[in-house]
Amino acid sequence: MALNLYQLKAFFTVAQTRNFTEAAKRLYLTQSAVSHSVGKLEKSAGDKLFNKSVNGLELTEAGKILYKACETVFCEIERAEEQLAAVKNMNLGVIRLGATVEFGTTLLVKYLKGFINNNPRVHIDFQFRHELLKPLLNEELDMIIDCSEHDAGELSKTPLFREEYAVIASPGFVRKHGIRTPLDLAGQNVLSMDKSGRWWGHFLNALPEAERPELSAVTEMNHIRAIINAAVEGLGVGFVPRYCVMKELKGKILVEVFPKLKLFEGNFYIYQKTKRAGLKRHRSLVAYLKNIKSTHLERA
Amino acid sequence: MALNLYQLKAFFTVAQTRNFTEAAKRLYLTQSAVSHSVGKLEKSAGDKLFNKSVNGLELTEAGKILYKACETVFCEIERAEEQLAAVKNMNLGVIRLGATVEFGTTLLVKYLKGFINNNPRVHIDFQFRHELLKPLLNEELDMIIDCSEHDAGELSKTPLFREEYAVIASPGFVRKHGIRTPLDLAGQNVLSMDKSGRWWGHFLNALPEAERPELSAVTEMNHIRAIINAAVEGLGVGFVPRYCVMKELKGKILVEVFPKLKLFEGNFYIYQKTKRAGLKRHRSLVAYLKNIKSTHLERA
DNA sequence: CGAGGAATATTAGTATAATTCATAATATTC
DNA sequence: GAATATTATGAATTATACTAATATTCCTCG
Repeated sequence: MALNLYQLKAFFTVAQTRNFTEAAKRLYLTQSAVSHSVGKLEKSAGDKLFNKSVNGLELTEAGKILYKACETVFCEIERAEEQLAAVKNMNLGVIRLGATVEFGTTLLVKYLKGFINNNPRVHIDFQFRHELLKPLLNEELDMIIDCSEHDAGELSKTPLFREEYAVIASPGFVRKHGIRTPLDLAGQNVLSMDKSGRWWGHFLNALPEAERPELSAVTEMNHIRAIINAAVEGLGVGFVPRYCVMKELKGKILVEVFPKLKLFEGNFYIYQKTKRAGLKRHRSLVAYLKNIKSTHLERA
Repeated sequence: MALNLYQLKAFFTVAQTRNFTEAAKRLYLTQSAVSHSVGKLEKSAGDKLFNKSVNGLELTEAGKILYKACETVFCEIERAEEQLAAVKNMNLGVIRLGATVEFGTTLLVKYLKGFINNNPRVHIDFQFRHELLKPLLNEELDMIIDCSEHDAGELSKTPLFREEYAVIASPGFVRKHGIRTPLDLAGQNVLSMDKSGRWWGHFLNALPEAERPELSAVTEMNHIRAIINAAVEGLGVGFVPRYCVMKELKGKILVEVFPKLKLFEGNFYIYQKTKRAGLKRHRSLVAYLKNIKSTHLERA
């Protein structure tokens, strides 16, 4: 039989991308080369590896067996390369790190400065997107920081910190409308990511029933930055992750309307493919991120 | 960097054999090809992989890293091949089974008949030698059955059964010399693998001090079969593993001199490299052998 | 010390297999 | 059903793995 590594690599990439052309791009090869390689692999495996269905390529039974083998084989090779690099004081490789847009562009970049300075031989590439799970499973990303819950089968899940929300407005807005208690929000203009009420629902649920205001004037904005800037302009009251407005709160162009109210929501997690979580560079980045949690964020 | 499977295979085989020429033979290549491959691998790893010392080749630090990677990589590939073969109802591969000469040539072959008949798609090759550990670590053998204790670091060790010994002689010899108790052996001709007394020591130690005979006439024979045949010929009393003489005892050409004496010695174990113990064919053979233990041997 | 032997390295040529280019076949979309 | 995107195929090219012959190194032993 004698499986061949080039062919396995081509197959593995196709399996991840579900697309020969895309796989060829990732491998810096032509589509033809990838097709040939997979074809040869199928011949030596003695079985088709892909079925073409309406929703693209699917792995056959034999394909699934090979896919699993590829996962460990290529991960093991990468691990060896990393260790060799360590012995030779060379670059330890790349971590392609994904995060949500707001968190990534504001906090993450800032807090990772320390890691980047202390680990010059680990290179980090960033991808800030909303869809993070798929590229992680694709191995288009190595690690993602996400506040959604993903079912962790082949994924390793490391809790980072709880996401804290805050009700914010400009100081002028609060003064002008005399907002002191949640009930004072009734009738006030409220900035929300949705019209359905789900966005502010988390806030309302944190209150005893008697203190829940009737939110009647809702302005929809589909971007958190927009809500923050609108609040700064005194256009209304916003409900946003606290970390997004740290700077505005410090600069006093925004105030926390109910500073005593603790509004926690879902956790932030680090997700990685379990196999790849063993890489040294991955482990050290995770350790660093977990440390951040206690030193910086909870204090903030 | 981009490690290459052909090169890794060559390197791995050299590391196992500690010999380029021998590795080339195993791979059905020329020594030149192996040297080229290792050379290229060293170039792409950026480091020497072997040091030449007085006692042959030794792995460098980088070499050790790669060796470990190779162990998992090639085992994983073999595992995939086995699973693919299973899907396609093809041959599941080979188990190169090692065992001690006496045990292998007599009992093992006989008891494995059932496995071989029931598993026609698993091919077993046999190697009956005295030195078993080294070829196992070499991966010249996949599995060995041995009654020595080996330190099980990277080895998986499965206890099989206890080795029982017996004092045997021809019926005529026992009658002629009137041997009833161990003390009656004093002065009788005793057949032994050694002259030093270690061989019969196990027997003597099983007796209370007062009943230990003085063995004065020792005939040395360096082969168990020889001892057995000599005993059959009435040349003396032998001390041999019980399984070796089952047939002779049944055919009454030999008798157990002290049938009530239970003479146990070391255990028989199955040893495998831990990683390779995961292969399906290995697991099923081990399961079969363990079953043999309870059904056949303990009854015997 | 130096010849003989055993093991590994090197060089150059050949054979093999991987990749591309061009294009055909196939499936998808509107 | 034409237009588009995707995969498969065949021939030519390129890269590289392999061999044969030979050089080098290292060890052994008279």
